[in-house]
Amino acid sequence: MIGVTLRDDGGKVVAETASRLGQRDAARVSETVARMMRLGDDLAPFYAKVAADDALRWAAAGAGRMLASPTVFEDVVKTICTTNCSWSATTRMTEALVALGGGAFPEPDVLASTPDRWYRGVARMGYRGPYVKAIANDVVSGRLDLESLFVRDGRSDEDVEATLLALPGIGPYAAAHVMQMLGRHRHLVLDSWTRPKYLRLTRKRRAADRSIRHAFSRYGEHAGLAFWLFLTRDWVSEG
DNA sequence: CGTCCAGGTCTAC
DNA sequence: GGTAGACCTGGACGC
Repeated sequence: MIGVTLRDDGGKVVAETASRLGQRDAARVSETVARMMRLGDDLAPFYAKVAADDALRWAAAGAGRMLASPTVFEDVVKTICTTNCSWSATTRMTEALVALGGGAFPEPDVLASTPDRWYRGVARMGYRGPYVKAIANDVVSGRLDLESLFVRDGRSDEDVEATLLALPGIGPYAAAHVMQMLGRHRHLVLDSWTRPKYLRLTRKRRAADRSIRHAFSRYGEHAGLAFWLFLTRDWVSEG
């Protein structure tokens, strides 16, 4: 495990470590940081789309690079830990996982060999424990290659979505969420946080998922990103 | 104390 | 294809 500190240097991301790294480790660190900050995504087409958009023009200043985990596996597991529970429960489960990993998120082989009683008794993950362990097992055995989902090798959104939906504990919400982390922004993340927030911002009394999707359909492959930025504009001071 | 629900999903109709 | 119930957990709330 390598401790890395990130800082902003006039618009550039600088990753620093306590001691000098070899070429191999240095390459791994920059590769990981690039994935976490989605530096490989070209958002210019999205920015061009919102240029004439009163609600989202602000985003063209450089918004929309949502922080991802170092691995797809980590994003999948963390996302399962957001389902059907409070945010405090999500952070508690995630903290337990990181403690298990000795300060870093545990590798699949660690999660695969961790006894069920740890999931239940220590992490308090409830029914999610078996889901996570099953996914870890499939990754370790090679039946499942989650990291390949990060590579934009011409694989369609539908294909990636189907792979994610096939995982235990991953439904429509979780698949859309992980896909955002993969730079696939077509699907809207619809859940018990985004739905009410949308109603509040639009001053609507109610809105079916179908009509929310329709409201953002004009953003095409960026509909999910547009939805998310619409909802989180108030997170950015210079809105 | 019981009930409800939180950044849902699964199974069985 | 759509819907009803069950599901770990724990915090909020009413009684």
